[in-house]
Amino acid sequence: MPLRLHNTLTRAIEEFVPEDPARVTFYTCGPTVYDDAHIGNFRSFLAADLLRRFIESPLCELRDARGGVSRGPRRVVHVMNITDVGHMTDDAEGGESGEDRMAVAGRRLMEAKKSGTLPAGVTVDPSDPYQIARFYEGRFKEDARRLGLKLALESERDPTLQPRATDHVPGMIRLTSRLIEKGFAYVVGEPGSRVVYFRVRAFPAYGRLSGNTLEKLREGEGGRISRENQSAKEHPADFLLWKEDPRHVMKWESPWGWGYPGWHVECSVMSVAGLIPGAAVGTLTRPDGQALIDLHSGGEDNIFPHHECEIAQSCGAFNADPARGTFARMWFHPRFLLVEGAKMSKSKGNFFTPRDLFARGVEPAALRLELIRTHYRGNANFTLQGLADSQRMIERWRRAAGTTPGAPDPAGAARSPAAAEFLAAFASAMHEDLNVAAAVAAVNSFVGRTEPGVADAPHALRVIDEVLGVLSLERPAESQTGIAVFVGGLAQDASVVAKLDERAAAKRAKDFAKSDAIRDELLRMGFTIKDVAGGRVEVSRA
RNA sequence: GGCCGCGUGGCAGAGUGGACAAAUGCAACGGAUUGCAAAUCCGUUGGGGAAACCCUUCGUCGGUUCGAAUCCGACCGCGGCCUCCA
Repeated sequence: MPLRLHNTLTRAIEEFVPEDPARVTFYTCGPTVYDDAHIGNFRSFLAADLLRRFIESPLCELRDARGGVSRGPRRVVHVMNITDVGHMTDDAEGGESGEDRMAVAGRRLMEAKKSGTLPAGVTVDPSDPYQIARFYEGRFKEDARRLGLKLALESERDPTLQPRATDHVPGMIRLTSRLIEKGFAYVVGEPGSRVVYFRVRAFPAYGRLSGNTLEKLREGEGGRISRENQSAKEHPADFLLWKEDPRHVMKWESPWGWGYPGWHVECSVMSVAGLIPGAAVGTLTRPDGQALIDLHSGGEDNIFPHHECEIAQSCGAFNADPARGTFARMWFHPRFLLVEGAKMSKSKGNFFTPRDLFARGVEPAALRLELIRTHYRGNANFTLQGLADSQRMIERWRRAAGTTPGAPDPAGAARSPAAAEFLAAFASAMHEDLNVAAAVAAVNSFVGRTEPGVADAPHALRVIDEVLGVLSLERPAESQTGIAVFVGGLAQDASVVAKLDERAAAKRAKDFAKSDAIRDELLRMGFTIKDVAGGRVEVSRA
């Protein structure tokens, strides 16, 4: 049963057939870095991470191009860009309303600096967009590592896996030149205000991914098309590749003057640069009909226009089949995350970032499980109750897994019939369009009927955790005094310890009224306590 | 207005023609344990019946079928996109 996935391009669940099953190429549209990524962003990134981990797992079978089936483990080269150029004008260009996001970020940082809420040791000049971008990029990578995004862990050794748009501008210029040479793009305007547009009518498959057609796009019901910009274009759907604009904060020299690249160009360049060894953007050519990469993912909001435009650029420049509009063999788009049943927004007070939650004592493992355990192709509903459910599941899994999981040993993975059955159920669920909920159910059933620490349960759990990636994550430090064990990252508190000593004395004297009163008092102070082995007391947030 | 995804029990969320009153987890209830809690473990959890069994349920209303949560149509609701740097 080879892996099947929903392909946005065909709107069908189909077998995933990479060019080379031993080296699968995967590109994910990464974050913009003018603010901290929120849990909705991370849901999408974690869905990609889960897919990548499953493909790498010994449990995963893939159909190969000759019709056979190959079994893992295998290597996935996963690249995710950092968009540090896209939203950095110093004014509202094109008649758009609102304020530039990098300016907002700068002001926010300025205020944090003044009020002293910026973390210690951070030096960032809020007037420098590059420094702002680096600041948020660092925070993104930190969050990503804590959540077990494998790519973020790897990119510490190999930074090319997380390329920055600003480092690839020369490639974008070469790609734009190629598109002009091949008739897929044109320049309008006079020196000083030149603009390069992609010519959508030259690319018949434009609209294939999103289900749009050029006719419908012409109607432009979104209401965000600037009339001024439209007049210069051959077709309303033509999109920007380069804009000459000396006022732009971040700008580069190009054959079309000092300016900045279009938003979509970066991904066409960085996907090829990161995934096709030795390929040069200026010379790469693929025969008709051959896709460039195996997998491409991004949030559902990327389907149009971003990925539609990427397809047009990449196929146009590199000569992949323009009639079919391939570029990637499989398009993977996780849906949005709702919070407590509603769209997440700062004004509703239901807006969360991983670091907010970590600061409140949430374990990275619980957040990761909560964000991955629902099917990627439906809207997931994030709730604090769900987060608590995930936490409890993980604790049960940990008991069954024994102590700290080490490296898996796939060869000996299924010694007992129960473990073999469990691994098969897990794999079977994951092969069918990544049915994580069913896979998690298999884990729970297995854990439920397995004695803790017995047989090869720890072993089997290690194998599946290479995919789910929760048990191996860091846990909040415990901090112990003689009597108290502070968990969930809670700092030691002398007044709590004093109360606990008092309570222990009351209990020894069988004065239970007093010991219960102390427990209630601690609860009012915001602490839940629980008697554990050795006469100690575990203290957590209420 | 157009294109796309989704709508399941108190909650989250599987299930896409029969083995379904519907996986799994949580919550709730009963029991073991505990000085009492918490945690853990066992059991129950749509309604009726001791039971074979019967009745009502998978957004709503219709339809196809021997048979529908699952297929078709309409409607309602939720979510995303409809572009040029938001």
